[in-house]
Amino acid sequence: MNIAALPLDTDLAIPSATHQTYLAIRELVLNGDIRPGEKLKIGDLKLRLNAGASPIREALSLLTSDQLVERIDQRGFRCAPTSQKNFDDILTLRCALEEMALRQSIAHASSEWEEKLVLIHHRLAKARREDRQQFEDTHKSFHMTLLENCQSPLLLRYCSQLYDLNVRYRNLAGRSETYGSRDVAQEHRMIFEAAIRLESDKAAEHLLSHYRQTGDFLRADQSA
Amino acid sequence: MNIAALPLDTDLAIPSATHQTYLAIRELVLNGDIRPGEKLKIGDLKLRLNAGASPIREALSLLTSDQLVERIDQRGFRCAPTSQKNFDDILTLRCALEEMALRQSIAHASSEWEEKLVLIHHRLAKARREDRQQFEDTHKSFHMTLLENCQSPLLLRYCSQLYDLNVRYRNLAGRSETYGSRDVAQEHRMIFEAAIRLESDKAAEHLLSHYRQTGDFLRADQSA
DNA sequence: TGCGGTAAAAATATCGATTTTCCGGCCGAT
DNA sequence: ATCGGCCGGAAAATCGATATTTTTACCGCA
Repeated sequence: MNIAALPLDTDLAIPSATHQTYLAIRELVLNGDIRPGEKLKIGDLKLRLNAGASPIREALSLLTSDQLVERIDQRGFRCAPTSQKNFDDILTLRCALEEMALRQSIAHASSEWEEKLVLIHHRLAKARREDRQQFEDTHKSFHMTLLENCQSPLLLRYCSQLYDLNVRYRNLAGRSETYGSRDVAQEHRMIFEAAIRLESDKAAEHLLSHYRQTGDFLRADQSA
Repeated sequence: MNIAALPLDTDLAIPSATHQTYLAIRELVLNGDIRPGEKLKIGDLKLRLNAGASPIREALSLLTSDQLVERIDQRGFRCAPTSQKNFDDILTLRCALEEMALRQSIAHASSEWEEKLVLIHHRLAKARREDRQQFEDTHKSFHMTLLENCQSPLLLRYCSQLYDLNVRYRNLAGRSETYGSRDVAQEHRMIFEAAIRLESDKAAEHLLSHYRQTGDFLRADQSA
């Protein structure tokens, strides 16, 4: 029925309605288009995303894994609330886990990993901030690649989760371009170069400082 | 319709079908009644748990959060597979996170926490191994209480998840009672006492040794 | 003998309708 | 005025049926 869903010639299979819905809602939450704590009414979402109730319900259940949505038995779903405490919790744990992952990643360094890192860093350096989604994807990709070699899928998964949780806060804070006053690209380069040189301590130091600075910005912004 | 679902006089609200199903399947997976990698057919589960398809589907989606079930778009769900690597991953990360949590917990010690700990440890010491479910619950409760005071909900959640993942491996390994040859109660007491005395280093040491020993047992058992 | 293709069967994904539960407002009694 | 109990409408949960997709089993042909 749905013409747009026809296979066409791409080898990418048509994603299920559930999956599409999952991505759509996820995006809404991460971008802050759905506010923290907001109730997520199935009926509303049905209209908004014009999808059936079942896929939505399932997508929301899935989003629960990511801690982006909360499920309250018998009374639906709501967007995960935010708080200073929660933000600090995310930041702290993130620093701890990413440091761990980064060190392991470096410890297991291989030339494939290094090359991948070079590539991604290049893309990041080149990426224009204008294209939001594009930039965000590359940025996450860079950070995850740094950790990717840690040999622990579980740790990686947690890091990825925390990354996303953090991104939401970043997006919720006004798109304040005080952020721009920092030389973020430079920060990335420092991390990158230390990692390539396999200097764990340096790399970890730069990485954490990168996160903490971002943290400070958000905190400042939030009170505004 | 369903007589069994009537409120009765308990103040515990009747849980939704989804929630019941969630708990039921979770139990099946944790106990190893559903084997790792096994396909989870909605139709089968419908009969087995006599529930509708929707609750089951949703329960499975929820179980995905716990990493006990995997969802493959367009071709249903399957029980999360197991492997030596995965087991090691769980154990290692668990040690790291729990140590972190335990230290923080102790650092924030309060008399309420200490009292709660005393209580739970008493229950654990007294718990008979015969009553499986009862013992397991108390055991988890003890371990989580140790960490509970760490002031980081996220960290706590991850620890809880890893605990469960580990329990599955424990249950999958034959209910080998070589396990009994260890004085587990003694191990618990060591951890407990160090924690109460706020000796982080000692407590952490005992905790990790407790886990690692369990790990060794499982590894040994697994090859059998 | 094995291979590619295909039709039937099985299972998943999704929709639409129904049932249940929750929530807010209203009313009368203390 | 405040508390509890009782509607009525809204929303969530669930069921049953249908549409889609994946698997399986089979067949004829090189």
